[in-house]
Amino acid sequence: MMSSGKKRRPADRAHKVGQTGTPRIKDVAREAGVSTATVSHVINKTKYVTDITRERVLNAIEHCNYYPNANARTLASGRSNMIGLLVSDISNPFFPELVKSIETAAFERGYNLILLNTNYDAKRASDYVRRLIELKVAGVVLMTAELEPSLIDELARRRFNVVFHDRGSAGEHMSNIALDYAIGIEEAVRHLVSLGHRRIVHVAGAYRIHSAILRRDAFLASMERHLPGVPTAIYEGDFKFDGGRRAASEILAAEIRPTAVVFANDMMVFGAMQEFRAAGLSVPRDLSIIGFDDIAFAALADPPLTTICSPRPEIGRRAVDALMATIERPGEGGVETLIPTYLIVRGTTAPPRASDK
Amino acid sequence: MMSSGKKRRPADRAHKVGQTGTPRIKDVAREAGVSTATVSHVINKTKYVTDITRERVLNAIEHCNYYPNANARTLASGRSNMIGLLVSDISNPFFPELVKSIETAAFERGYNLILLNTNYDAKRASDYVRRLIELKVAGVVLMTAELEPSLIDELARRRFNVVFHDRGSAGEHMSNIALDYAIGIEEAVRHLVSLGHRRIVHVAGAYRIHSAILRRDAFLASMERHLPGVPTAIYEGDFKFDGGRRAASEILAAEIRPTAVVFANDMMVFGAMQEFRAAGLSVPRDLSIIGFDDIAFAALADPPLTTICSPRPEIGRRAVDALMATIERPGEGGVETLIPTYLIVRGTTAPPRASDK
DNA sequence: TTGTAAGCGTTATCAA
DNA sequence: TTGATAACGCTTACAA
Repeated sequence: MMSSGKKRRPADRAHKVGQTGTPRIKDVAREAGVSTATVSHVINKTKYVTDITRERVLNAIEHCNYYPNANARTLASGRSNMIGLLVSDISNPFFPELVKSIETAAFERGYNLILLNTNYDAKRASDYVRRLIELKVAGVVLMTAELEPSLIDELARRRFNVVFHDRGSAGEHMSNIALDYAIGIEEAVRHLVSLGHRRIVHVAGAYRIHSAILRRDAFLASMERHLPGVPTAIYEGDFKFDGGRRAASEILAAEIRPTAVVFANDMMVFGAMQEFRAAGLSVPRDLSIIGFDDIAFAALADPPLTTICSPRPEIGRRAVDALMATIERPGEGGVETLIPTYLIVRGTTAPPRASDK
Repeated sequence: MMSSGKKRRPADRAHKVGQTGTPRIKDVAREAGVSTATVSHVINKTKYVTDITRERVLNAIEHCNYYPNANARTLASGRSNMIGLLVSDISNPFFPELVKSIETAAFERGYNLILLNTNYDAKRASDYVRRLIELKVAGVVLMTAELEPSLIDELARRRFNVVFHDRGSAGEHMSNIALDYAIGIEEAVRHLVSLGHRRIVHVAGAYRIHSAILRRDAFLASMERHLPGVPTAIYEGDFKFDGGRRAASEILAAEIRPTAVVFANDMMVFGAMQEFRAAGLSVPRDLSIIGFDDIAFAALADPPLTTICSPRPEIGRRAVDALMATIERPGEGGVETLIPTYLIVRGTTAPPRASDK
């Protein structure tokens, strides 16, 4: 696949293609009757070359079927075109669309994506950071929570460009893409209140995830704004299907049942729906439900889920934008981006039953 | 982030760390009082080194905070530890778990994964193949259909190790991981027949995808085996949600309604369910349904979906195994792997209603 | 406008 | 058992 790295006498390679049959820039240069410098310059458009020689070089490249060696290029130039993307779990439905948009943005800018799935394992995450450093990647996108501060320090010390999601703030080479949870949650509460709901509760995510707390606090703030003094309740969930089920059964067992529930993510809604349905409740007739994230299945559920959208395509695009900014203009510092969330009204919200008002 | 590649006089670098502060093997060697060769050998365990010097080297590495440069290593050794993974659409629910298992298997073997999402675009796919060649990756996993034969030829000519999914057969550096669709489909038909069904139909996938045809033919063969002479029907779908809806409405409009439907994938089942439910049918009371793939939401649906599992964790593991085989033992030829599918009985199958028998 | 050659940070051959 | 050094394939400063 690659040349073997074994030592050969100069004579061996002077006038023929490498032993694996893979042509090098030297072969192209000879074929075109120019120097390797000129070939490099036409490939990289890094210096003016006359049309006639450029043409000759291009033909030689074509003729030799020459593909430049990216490793040699990175080594010599000090520029890499690889971006590392750390995620906790690609099979968590939040991630595929995010990964997709990051990959697309990277592709468009000529960068390749290294996907690193930590599987929520801090040790694995630290292993990955080491590999990224060794690879001298152009930038790192961190979409995971289980990264020790010391690793981030290591990246910072080596001046890697990094972009976080919902964590810390921008720094020298560090950018941050934050979601404005409050906007979407405010819309959700307003929507429910305008439908006539007053007994509204929240099922939160796992509190060790920072955004679970942001969402909960935003919910509480909106409730206080729209229904000051009206009691509410917070159920602690875990962002998972089963956590949704558990929260649902707690809600069903409560002395005073709510008429509407705002969940911290969609996955918990799917779990809760099974429980509610099993208890004979019909959504949205007996209970209004709002999810969070707008994962792909939210629109496909039956009824389709009213939910607050975390716009993953935009998160991905902005993350790559931020990386490019620090890569192309080092010294200007990182970027701080706030992306709004917004409510998507579908089929799981309706006015409360008259008897429930 | 990396050294700049600018030229410096030897004196500049003779006795200090590179200008970016990133230590090189030379710095470690000096610190340990040995040659770079020795440092390399202790890092790679490629030659015996006395315990005492190894200790010294290890300490120096620690002290310098030295991370080897992977690009230089790949260039010099001719060995890469990158694997390219081409998929059509990471947001298609079939893929995340597959990508996850491939990434995990690659990680365990010390390889990194480059994720390339073609988005069903042949031009983008060819661009990606070029990049993989330039990167001199150790291997390529092709989980996409839109790759022109000429690109595969290019990979073959350059002796890249490649593994396909459900396509072609093994060759010199080419392996193939195939799914045995017939097994699972046979189980499915047998299951339905044993429940008492006789009017069983199939909703196929898009025929341009090879596996759609394999699934359909396997269905037909099983029907002939279990219910010889009994009429059946094939509806052409597209593997997508909306295709499932369309097929469902065709089924509802048929003169003779089936009592059971075997779908070519789960996604179409979700579309069809909405249609069936809207028509007042209850699954599985009025109609039994079997899906295919066992995507994550199949188990979470209500009722949970009886489906035929395409074991993605195993596909991924075997794909990486195959790649490792051709990487580590070139000349032995590629691997041909056949992975069985199997039925998972959950909540969407039941005996037909008495009036339907 | 083009060419020469040093240098990128490793690995691996060969000699000591 | 260790060291000196060519080679990996490219970029780029500098000379021509």
